[in-house]
Amino acid sequence: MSKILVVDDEKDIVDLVSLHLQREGHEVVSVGNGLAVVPEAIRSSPDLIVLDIMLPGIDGVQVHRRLRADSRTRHIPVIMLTARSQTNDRIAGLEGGADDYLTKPFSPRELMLRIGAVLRRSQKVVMLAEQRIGDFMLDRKNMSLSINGQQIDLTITELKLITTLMANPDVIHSRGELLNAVWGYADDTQSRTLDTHIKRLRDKLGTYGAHVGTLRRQGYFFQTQVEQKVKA
Amino acid sequence: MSKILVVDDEKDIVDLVSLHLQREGHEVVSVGNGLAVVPEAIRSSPDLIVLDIMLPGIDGVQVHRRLRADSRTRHIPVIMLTARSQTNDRIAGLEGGADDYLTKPFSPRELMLRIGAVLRRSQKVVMLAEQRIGDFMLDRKNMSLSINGQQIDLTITELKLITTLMANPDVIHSRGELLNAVWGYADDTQSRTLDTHIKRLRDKLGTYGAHVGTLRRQGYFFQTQVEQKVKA
DNA sequence: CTCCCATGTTACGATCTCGTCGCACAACCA
DNA sequence: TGGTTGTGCGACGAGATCGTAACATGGGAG
Repeated sequence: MSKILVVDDEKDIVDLVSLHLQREGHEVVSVGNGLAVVPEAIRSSPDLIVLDIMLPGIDGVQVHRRLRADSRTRHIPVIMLTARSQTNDRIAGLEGGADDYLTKPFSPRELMLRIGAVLRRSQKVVMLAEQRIGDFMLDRKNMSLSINGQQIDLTITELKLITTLMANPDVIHSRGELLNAVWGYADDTQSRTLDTHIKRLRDKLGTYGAHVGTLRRQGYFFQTQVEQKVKA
Repeated sequence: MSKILVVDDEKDIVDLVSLHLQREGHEVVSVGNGLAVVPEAIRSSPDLIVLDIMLPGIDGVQVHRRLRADSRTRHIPVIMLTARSQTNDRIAGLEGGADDYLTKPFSPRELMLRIGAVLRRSQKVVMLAEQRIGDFMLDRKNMSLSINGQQIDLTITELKLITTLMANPDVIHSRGELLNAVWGYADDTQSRTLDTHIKRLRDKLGTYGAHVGTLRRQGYFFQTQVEQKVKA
């Protein structure tokens, strides 16, 4: 199922762990040298690294630091294997960086459970390829918005904006949230750019019965069916 | 799992169907009046409608027609419940519009199976929100490509192109496939537009070690780590 | 070796895009 | 009611974008 890199200089441990992992359908790559971990992690891009803290040459904490320093390995979760004899503060230090740790000696079953937990935690986020909101359909694969099968011609900025608004229909999205989602910054309270793009969206979508509403000092919201306000 | 709207004026049938559906983890909404179906479908936007053909006031065929007439309900699959006594031509007429139908009396188990089949057919397509290919990460939520956490400034056309290429790394994508994926048409063999955009991609991505390869008369392909060719 | 054709590359300009400005307008407060 | 503040809206222009044309290059067939 997943690809796992096992790092330990004791061949017995590598074999034991590999055996159990392979039984659960995982692909295993192993390395016995601390210095080889980062290059191997870059090469094989595993989903998880099981890292012994006791390694010849460079210890596991150093390896972990290097893994976190390289952008190509930074995202890979790490489970560290520590010795019971080591001081608690070292373990505490590990907790900050590693995703989990296990003290030797450990039962293979426990390691498997922890590996399963970490893999589940780092499970890839999936999203709907096509998202329907009222009459509209957002096609994230083609990066387009269509209504009744007909594509609406939007620029990339407009698309990002309406996507953010459509992510939660009928809820208020503050200016800051929208600025951040579309432009990547949050503190631009005096610019009129957002207003202008809202206007452009309204012009393009208004034809189709969609509505971008305003809540003064609160933000904007998207709704497909305009609620009629009853006037006395 | 799914939200299902059950329409029948006989409370016994509604209860029976609801019970079975809830046992399978579905959320059930029910309506006993034909005229209330379309508004309720708009309000609750179910994944499927189970619609009895015998209803007081307005019959199921009319309701079905109205569901198909409104763009907000047009996409919702419908399973119709018909009476065995009804003529075959009516059933034939249903087949054109409804996604499935079942003649009364029916076994709950058969209805469940058909519901399962229809739901499976209309199952939503999911995709990875973030897709990692080598050093690159395609963020479909933000519609951006980044390497080492740093966004690469791509235009929407370039983004669509590289997205298509990255969907299957190392495999050849023909010109026609790319033209169709990015521009929406397939027969433009003499235009140099694609070449130019490939060039622009290469210029922007080449800095980061990615490579868009050419296979003469075959197409283009994306690879993250350039294979070194050995020269004599 | 030579020619042909698919692709690479550059340059160009029409068009699009988008942030800003300035003013209009509307909501809210006193 | 009048003032203040936040938003709507049209216009503008610098820069981005993208398709096309024209020429360069290079692989492969004969």
